[in-house]
Amino acid sequence: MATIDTKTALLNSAENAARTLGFDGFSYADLAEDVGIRKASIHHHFPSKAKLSVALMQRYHETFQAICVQLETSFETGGAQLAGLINQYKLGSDGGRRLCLCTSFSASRDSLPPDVVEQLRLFRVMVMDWMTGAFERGRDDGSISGVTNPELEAASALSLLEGAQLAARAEEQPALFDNAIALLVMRISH
Amino acid sequence: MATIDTKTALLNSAENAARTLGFDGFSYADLAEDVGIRKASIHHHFPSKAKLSVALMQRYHETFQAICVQLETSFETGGAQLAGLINQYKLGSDGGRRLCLCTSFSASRDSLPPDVVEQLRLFRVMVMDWMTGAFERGRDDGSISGVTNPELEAASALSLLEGAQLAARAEEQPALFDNAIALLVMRISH
DNA sequence: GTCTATATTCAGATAGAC
DNA sequence: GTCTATCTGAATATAGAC
Repeated sequence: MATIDTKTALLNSAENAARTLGFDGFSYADLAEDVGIRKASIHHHFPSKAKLSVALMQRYHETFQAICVQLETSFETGGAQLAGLINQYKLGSDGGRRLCLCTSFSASRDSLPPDVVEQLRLFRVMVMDWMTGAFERGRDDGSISGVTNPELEAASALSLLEGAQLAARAEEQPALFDNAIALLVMRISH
Repeated sequence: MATIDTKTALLNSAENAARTLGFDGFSYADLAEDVGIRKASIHHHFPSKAKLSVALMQRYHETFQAICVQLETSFETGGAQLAGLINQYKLGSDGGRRLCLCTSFSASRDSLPPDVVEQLRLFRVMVMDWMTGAFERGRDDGSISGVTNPELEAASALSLLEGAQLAARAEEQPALFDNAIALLVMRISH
């Protein structure tokens, strides 16, 4: 019940802004109004937009990785684990209003601080590895049909999920996310 | 051999900038330096960035649609037609340096003029319809394996292609595009 | 059709009082 | 830790000379 500290409130606001407006689209003025302090005060917590972005990606990576670990312990089959991850991307899409931070930052790549570009790479490697594992387990336990190459499945599924968020966003129509992933979801046994 | 007119040069430059830097990432200053005229002179051709964006999307739509029509006449089977479209996205990815304009604009959706948002929708409908047709033909002529629902195939493939461009862009690594689409490509008979 | 000059607004950032 | 005040640069855009 404790009120969240300003630094966390700023990160929350920045993550929302970055996933809605993109890296070039959000400003300290947006965060200031959102959190209820002045622009200049933000610099006390994050001296530059570059440092703020690094902190943002770091927290995002940790949070997302924790979710992946959680999915592995919560669900037994590879298929159920993959379905859990797909659901995370669906939640992240928020009915077409947002993108995952990785997708949003990938699009604005050329404006990012070099540190963040490297973080982006590491984030994708982490998700790819996890998904490859999920497809391997799904192949072995029979919960995902038609798996011959788990690595290519992971590469394909990650692009599909990010693309599905973009599709829903382009028209702000949640159904487009579901349409895009429908064929993948059908391969998961229930 | 005629030198291209300034208006076309500006559109070329703007398309390149938009697909590299995003809608919020490019400015009249970029175009001015690129084309070799002053910032203020651009306003003679495109009075506002909004109008420039509309002209950009309109040209993009027409060009892309013409390519789709061309693919239908150049190739006999649905599979070959689909492979041709996939190749267009691969060329558009440019080794991870660019996105298709539709993908780039989708990411910056909230900054776009309302007209462009509607153009974006129409563009996606056009591509989706074409791809649905290609999957239908591929199903009927046996050149694409495992097609049961052409519409869902199209929704999936479009998201996959856009996501694959994002993947290659995130790490500026062309192979990531190929990895992402590999399983789809394998379904096309050759 | 392009230029110089300028207006306006907003961006990220800093200094220093409280 | 937050504030006011300010700086600097860049954005879109306009006016008017050439």
